[in-house]
Amino acid sequence: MSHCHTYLKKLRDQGYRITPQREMIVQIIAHCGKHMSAEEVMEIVREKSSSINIATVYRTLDMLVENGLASKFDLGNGKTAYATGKHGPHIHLVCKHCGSVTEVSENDISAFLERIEDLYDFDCHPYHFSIHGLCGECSNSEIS
Amino acid sequence: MSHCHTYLKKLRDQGYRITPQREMIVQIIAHCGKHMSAEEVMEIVREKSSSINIATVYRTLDMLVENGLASKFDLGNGKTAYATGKHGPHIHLVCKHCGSVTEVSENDISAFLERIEDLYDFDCHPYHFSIHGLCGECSNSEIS
DNA sequence: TCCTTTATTGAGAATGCTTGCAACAAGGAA
DNA sequence: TTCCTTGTTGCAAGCATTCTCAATAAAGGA
Ligand SMILES: [Mn+2]
Ligand SMILES: [Mn+2]
Ligand SMILES: [Zn+2]
Ligand SMILES: [Zn+2]
Repeated sequence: MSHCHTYLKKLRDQGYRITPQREMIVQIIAHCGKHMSAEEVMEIVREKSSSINIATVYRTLDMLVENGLASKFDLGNGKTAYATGKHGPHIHLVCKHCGSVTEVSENDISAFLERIEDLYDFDCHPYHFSIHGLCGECSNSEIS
Repeated sequence: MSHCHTYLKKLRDQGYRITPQREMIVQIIAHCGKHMSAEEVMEIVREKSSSINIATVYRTLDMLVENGLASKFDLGNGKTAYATGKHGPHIHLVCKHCGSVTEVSENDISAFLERIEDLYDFDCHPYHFSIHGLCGECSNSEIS
């Protein structure tokens, strides 16, 4: 069963209509622990021998984000990734040289975000964003 | 005069060729204190009665970013903005409801970034990134 | 000054994502 | 169960950005 039902119920309660397309997309990203691009969602849909238009995938994923059921973020590789709340709030450190992605845990950012919220009266919502820079390895090799 | 010369010299020293297109683009974003999109740079070029291909504008701006002479960031409105170093390192708080952009100053983030660099051995390069959320006003009006 | 090397450009195709709109169908009322 | 309202979908066009590749032109050497 998992949380799919909870997700769908929450949407229905918000007044959204539950279509087969939405059910399928919610099921896919709720069961997948990692990040997914819209295109990856599409591929899994195709494997299930049905088909959904890519625009619908984007619309559904963005709707989940707007309702706090998923987060959306840019991995710096030209593609946008989505993940359910299960994935947890954190920062991605994206190396602009080798493309590696390191995840910063919630603990390491919560104090900072609280400070921002206080100082700027801003509700940092999906705590899922990217900082671009150089990873340790690339940083060293660049000196040579 | 301004820092255009410094910028161009730095590029030449790196082995880049100085073309009229690059000179013009560097001059434009070096003199403009605020963020600019590639399209905005293009418009100014056109006003000067010359013409540069849009791909060249993107390539040049990205080259400046790679060499630390400019920073690049997503304002959450579907367009990417660029700015010279003069604009200074900071965070953008982008309200996903009204689209407002609040700037967080360097002071408020430096301690946090240092902590990240230590813990994760990651060189946070252009300290120019965005956090999406809700601004104070939109946060309040959403309760009703 | 002219030549050679090779980085850079412009043009256009391609990619990732969004939008407008007419056809369609979920969900509630009768 | 049938009908209506209106949210949702698919499709195609549009937009921002990137990529490929042949033609061009900086920069340095002769
Ligand atoms: Mn992540
Ligand atoms: Mn800024
Ligand atoms: Zn790296
Ligand atoms: Zn707002």
